[in-house]
Parts: sequence; structure tokens; C-alpha cells
Amino acid sequence: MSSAISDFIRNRIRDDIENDVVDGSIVTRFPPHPNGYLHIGHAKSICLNFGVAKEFGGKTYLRFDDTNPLKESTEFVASIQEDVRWLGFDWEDRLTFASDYFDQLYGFAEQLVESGRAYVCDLSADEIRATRGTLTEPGSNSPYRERSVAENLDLFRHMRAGEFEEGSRVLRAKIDMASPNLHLRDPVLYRIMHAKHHRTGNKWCIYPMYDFTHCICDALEGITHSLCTLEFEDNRPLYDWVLENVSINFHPPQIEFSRLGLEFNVMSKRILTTLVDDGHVDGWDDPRLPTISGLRRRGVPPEAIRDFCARVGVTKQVNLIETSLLDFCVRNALEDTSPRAMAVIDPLPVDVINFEGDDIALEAPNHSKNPDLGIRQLSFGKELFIERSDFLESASKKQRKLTLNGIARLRYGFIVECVDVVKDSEGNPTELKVKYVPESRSGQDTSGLKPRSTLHWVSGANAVSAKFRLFEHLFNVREPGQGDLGDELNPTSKIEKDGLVEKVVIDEAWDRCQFERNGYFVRESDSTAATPVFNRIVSLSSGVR
RNA sequence: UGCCCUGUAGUUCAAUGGCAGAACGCUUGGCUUUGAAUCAAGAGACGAUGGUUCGAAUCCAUCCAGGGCUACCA
Repeated sequence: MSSAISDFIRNRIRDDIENDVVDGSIVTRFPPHPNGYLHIGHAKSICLNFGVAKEFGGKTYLRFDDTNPLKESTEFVASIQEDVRWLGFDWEDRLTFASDYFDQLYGFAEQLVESGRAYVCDLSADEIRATRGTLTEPGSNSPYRERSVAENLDLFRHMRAGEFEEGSRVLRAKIDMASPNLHLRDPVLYRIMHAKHHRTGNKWCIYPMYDFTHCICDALEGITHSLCTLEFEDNRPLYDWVLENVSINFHPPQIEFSRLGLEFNVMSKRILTTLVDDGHVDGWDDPRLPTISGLRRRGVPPEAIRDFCARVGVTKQVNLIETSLLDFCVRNALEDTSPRAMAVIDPLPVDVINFEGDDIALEAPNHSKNPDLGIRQLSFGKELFIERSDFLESASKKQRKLTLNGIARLRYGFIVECVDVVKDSEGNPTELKVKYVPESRSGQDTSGLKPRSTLHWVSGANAVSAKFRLFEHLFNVREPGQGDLGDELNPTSKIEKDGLVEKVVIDEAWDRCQFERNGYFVRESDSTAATPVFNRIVSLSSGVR
């Protein structure tokens, strides 16, 4: 279906393989921090890491970067695994945790101390900040910078033994307090945290920092290409420094690519958390959220997300992808495989005044081009419903509506002519009086009539009531997160309607289908046979409406 | 008054010194019992200025614009 993907990272990998820079097959990793739920931005990274490994015959680790026990939990570890699996990727036996390497990490830290490249610093966090300098001014050396190796080793071991209070001391790399790269101004390598870790329990009271941990884990796992997002560009010299100053004989290259930006969406963990905590959305799996669990509940199939990630590409450019591309991928994935049915979301009763007797049984294909999806029964009778928006007393030629004294085809049914409209005191239509054309039966039409519009409909006898949830963008600005959240939220991002759906959809418990002319829908998780609920996954593409 | 990264159609990406292409979106037309799908056509871009070169989107310089970096987070 899709031809070989090409981007600067894949080109680099191809070159590395051709030039024997990699020994054997390539190895990548997806290294989430288990402190939140995954979103479609993570999916880009997952598709990249697992994707290139698959394409080049390599392997991928799922490695949890769990170096901060205060922010992590097993709940997130579980949900992340579920999401990665749901997206269609398999780490096989390569599930690891940074905490698996705590012992080795500690050993490497002692090496740094012994070679005089790291020291124990007694400055407080505030003092370290104050002496780090600024973007334009160099920092100043810590008064503890010249401690002897023996003293540092002793102190570090006592740190590990739990003899110091949190915040009282840290282990820092001795690099350059005047470096124009702030990350090289004697970065903290270990801090004291008397906290229980979700995997190592109370074994440790000092925990390694990201910059010290990540590069070493990459090296230990033999990661041949360490792919991360752009904001780590300035960390790369530190990544390299650690690996050069520790006795490890493998040095992965860190390669950075840009995060995914999706218009009308936020990927910031901070803002997503606010949305959930303040009740702006109904949990992390709210169908309006770009979280993997939200997309799953929305009814988006994983192949649509993979296709989307492939189409979006991988570069170092800051980007803001149009939602129309995601919509396209979703429709594309659903088009051939989704059975069709009819649902009237905002019903307007229709009385067929010239109809008498029992309902007429009709047949309709579940997919006009895919006969494998089968056929279903419809019934046509005196009591029908059409979409309220499909009736206009008078309409222009371009508007495909049923008009007063006009005709329309009821899909897979008969042609009807509207002869009268009943209105309430405010002039809104409450019922249509129509005549059907008996010789216009679908497939056996001898009427010679050529109605301009074909409408979806249901008959009262063949329909059950259902709730429909229609979603719009959660935000009403293309790039939210800049100003006040309240102003940026779209007040009509979720609309619930009470309508009617063909019985067969409920009787046979269809979970995902297209309601003709209304879009693709998925049966909600809180849906029951008594009160069915459908989420609109995506509307159909449409021109004038 | 620092360091790093990035500038190609509306958007996201190709083109790796040799005719600027694609996808999505948009416009128009065909088909159609879904304003869908599908088919066909079309409009639309190298941030700027210099330089190197037979030849520059590509190399160099300067400028401009956008993003990132000042956590004992990752």
C-alpha cells in the first residue's frame, strides 16, 4: 500500500548499515517516562522506533525511564504497554526499565568519582541555580568542586547509605561552569530521594538523573540509533560526555527529530492533566483528546494512526499538522471495511399519507462495493423519520433537500413527495405529510422520476432510539496552550443527540459502522442494548452543506 | 545580549550541484440511489541579499524569521 518511507533518520540508518557503522542489525528503543498517558505525539515516536527496526531487520526495546520515583506508577506502566500493543507493535522479550540498571549505573558513577570527573556538592538547589549563571553569563565554580577523590567517594557512599537528608548533597559532573551550553555546567548526576520506587522499593535513596541514565541504558542495550525529540539537542553533548568518561565500549548516536504538532490539540502533559483534573473532559480517554486511549475510545483504528504517522514524516522542522490529514487517514482506514446503516440523529416525523397496510420489506447492501459485508432488511411503512436538516420549505438548486411539494429518494426505499408540513407555534416543522410513489421501489423503479436528492431515513417499525455523541475540536484555536485555557476551549466540542437507528445495528451489536451521510460511528463503551450510545469517529468529507 | 536547531505550495514532506515533485487540503468537471467513495483536470512554493560555479533549493557569507536551552523533571 505505502511505498518505502524515506526521511533523514532512515537515510542515516541506511548509510550506517552500508558503511558497516553498525555491527549486525540495528537496535532502537521507545523510552517513555511512566508518569502519564501516551498521546499521538508518542505514537509518532513509537511508529518511528518500531518502524525503522522492522524495516531494517532490527529490534526495539520498550524501556521505561523510571528514575524519578515521585512521579511514576505501575498504573502508567500498564497503560503504556497496552497502548503500544494496541498500536500494533511488539517488543517481544525486550521490556526493560532504567531501574533494572540502578546497580550498574551506580558503578559507573563511582568510576566518574574515581577519575575525578564527578564530585559531591553540598550546595542547595537554590545555590546551584544561582551559581549556574544565565543564558548569557557564565556560572561560577562550586566551593566543593575541588574535593579529593577519596572524600568524594566516601561522601557518595554515605549518600547511597542513606545518611544524608534529601536536598543536602548531590553528585555533579565536573565539566565546565563557563560552557555556553548550560547542560555542561557541572550537571547533577544523582540526587537524594528518600522515596519508595515502584519497582526497587526502598533499596535506593539516591536516584540517577535522566542525562546520566539515558545514555548508559542506551549503551548497555546496544541501541544503535537513539532517537529523541528536538528539545534534547542541547543534552547531546552531555550524553556524549558521559559515555566518553565511563568505561563502556559502546556509544550510540543521539538523533533528534521534531515533535508532532496537531492543530486544535495540545500534547503538553501539563495541559492535558489540567483538562482532566478540572473536568473539561471526561477522563484521559475522552474521545476529544489526542491520547491513545482517547483515540481508541473515539473509534479510530490503530492502522489509521500508523498511516498518519507515516504521512506526517520525520524532520527537524517545527510543525503543526492539519486535522484534515488525520480525518483522511481515519476515513481511509474505515471506508472499505465498515458496514453501512442508516441513523437519523435529529428526527423529523414523516407521515406517508397514501400508505396502507403492513410495512413493505426491503433489502439493502451493507456496503455498495463490498458484497462480503452482506445485506440487511429494511422496512418501509406509514411512519418514517428523516433528518430534520434534510427538509427545507424551499431550497436552492444546489441544496439537496426535500422541499415542500418537492420529491426525494429515500435511500433503498421509495421516492416521496412532500405535500404538507405541520408546524408548531413558532413555525418549526414538527411533521411532514408525504406521498410515496409505489412504482419507485429501489431497484424496480419504473416511475421515471429523477429526484436530485437521496436521503437517509428509518421507519418507526424498524428503528430503535439511540444517543449520538458528535465531537468537534476541543479547542477553537489552531494552536492552543498559548493563552487562557477557558478562552481557547470550544464550548460545543461535545454534543449529544437523541435519535433513531436501524434495529439491526443494535440486534447484531455492530461495533463500528458508517451511518450513511452522517459519518463513521463506534458503539460507546458505556452503551447498552437498552440505551445504545454511538460516538461519531469522523464525519464524511463534504462540500456545501 | 550567549549557545544549539530549522526555513521549499494553505499544511506536512521529497528532490543530497543538473527540468522543483508528492500527499492532504482547495477549485473545476465526470460518474453516482451516501453532497461519501471513485475518476479526470487545475491553481499553488525554494525567507532575503550577496558570493562561488557552465549550472545553486542544494555550497559559502550576511541578514531576517521561527523553535529550543537558565529543574536535585524527562
